[in-house]
Amino acid sequence: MATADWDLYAVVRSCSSTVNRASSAVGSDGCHEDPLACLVSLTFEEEDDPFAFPIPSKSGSLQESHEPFWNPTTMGTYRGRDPSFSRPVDGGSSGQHHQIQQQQQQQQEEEQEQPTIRTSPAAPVFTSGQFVNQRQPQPLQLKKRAQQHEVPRTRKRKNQKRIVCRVTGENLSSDQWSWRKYGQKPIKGSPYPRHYYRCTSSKGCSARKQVERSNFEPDTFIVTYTGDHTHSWPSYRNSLAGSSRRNRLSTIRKAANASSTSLISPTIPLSASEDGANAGNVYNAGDNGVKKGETVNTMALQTFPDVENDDDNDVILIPNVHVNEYLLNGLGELIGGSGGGSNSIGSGLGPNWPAFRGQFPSPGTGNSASSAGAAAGRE
DNA sequence: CGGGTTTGACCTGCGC
DNA sequence: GCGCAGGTCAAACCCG
Repeated sequence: MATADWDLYAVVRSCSSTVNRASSAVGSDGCHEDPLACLVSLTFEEEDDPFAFPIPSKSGSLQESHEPFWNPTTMGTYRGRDPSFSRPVDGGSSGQHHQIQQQQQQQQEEEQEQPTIRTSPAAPVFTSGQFVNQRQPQPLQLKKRAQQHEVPRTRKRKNQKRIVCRVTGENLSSDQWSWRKYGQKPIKGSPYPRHYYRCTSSKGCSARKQVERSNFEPDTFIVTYTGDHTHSWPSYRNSLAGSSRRNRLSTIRKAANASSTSLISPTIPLSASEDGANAGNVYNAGDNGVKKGETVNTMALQTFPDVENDDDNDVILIPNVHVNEYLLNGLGELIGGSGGGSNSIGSGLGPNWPAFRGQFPSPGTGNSASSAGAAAGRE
C-alpha cells in the first residue's frame, strides 16, 4: 500500500512541477496557461490500487481536514459530458488539453458501454522519414529472439493502468524516479515519436513511462505512467544515479537541433540555469498573485461517480492547477500519517520543491525501515 | 567498464 | 481472420 503512496506522489509531484509553472503564468497575466492543462487520469483495476487517490469520501473526512482546498463549488463532480468541466479554456493554448479531454470524454462514453481503457485516437497524419535503418539485422539477434519468444509475454494493454500528465519540457526532469529509455516509436498521427522509459531505480520495477511531445504545443510533453513501482521512493541522491552524464545534455541539444523530434531525457538533470528557473517558479509563486499558502480556487479533484462503483473504471482527473502546501501537506498526512506506512515523500520533492520540504517525513528519520518494509511487502 | 541510448525487428492487442 | 499500430526487446553504440 505504501508503494501506492509513492506512485501517487510521483504523479502529484510530477504534475505539480508543471502546476507551479502554470499557476505562475496564471497569476501574471490572468489565464495565460490553462489551469486545467495537466489532466491526470487514474484508472483503477482494484480497490487497493497502487494509484488510489484519496478520494473525498461521503463522510467528508478529507473535506473537513482539507477545507482550504476542498471547495465543493470548484470541485464539482465530474461527469464525462459535464460542460462545466470541459469548458473551453483561453484561446486555444491548450489544444492538447482539449484533445485529452476529448479522449477521456470519449473514453468515458465508451467505457459506459464497455469497461475498458482506450488509447488516444489518431491525430492529424504526419509522415516522417526520420527513422533510417542504419544497421542490418543480425542472424544472432534473430536466433536469440526465437529463443526468447518461447516464453510468451503477456500484456494487457487495454486494462493497463495509465496516468497521463502534461509537463513542460523543463519539467521533464523533475520526475525523481530514475528512468532508462528502452524504446522509441513513431506514432501515427503525431509528428513526434513516443519515447519509452522504464524505472531503473530498482531492478524488477515494472513502472514505465512514455513521453510524447504534444503535436499542438511542442513545448509540452505528454507523459504517461504505467505500472507500479515495486520499491521505495528514491532519495534525491538515488535519483541521480544513472544520470551522471550531465554534459550529455549538450549532445542531446545538438540532436534536438538536428531533429525536432529529439527529446531531453527525463533522467538527465537540467542545467543549473534551468534548475534555477524551475526553482524560481516555486519561489516566485507569491509574486504572481498567489501568496504562499494561499489556496487557488481552481484546485479541483474531479471524481467520476458514474464509474465510482466500478472497480475497473474508476477515473480521476486532476487538472493541472496549483497544488499548494495545503494539498501536499494533506497528502502527506493522508499518506504518511494515517496508514502507518510513512514514506520518503519529503525526499521525493526534490530540488524543485524546497518550499514543501519538511512538510513530509524525510527519509532516514526513522521512516526508511517502514519504506523498505513496504517495498518488500509488495514483492 | 558500467550504464544509458539508439534503433530495427518482433510480438501483441485491437479494430474492422 | 487479417492488418495495423503500439509496445518491447536486445545488440550495437556512446559516453564519462
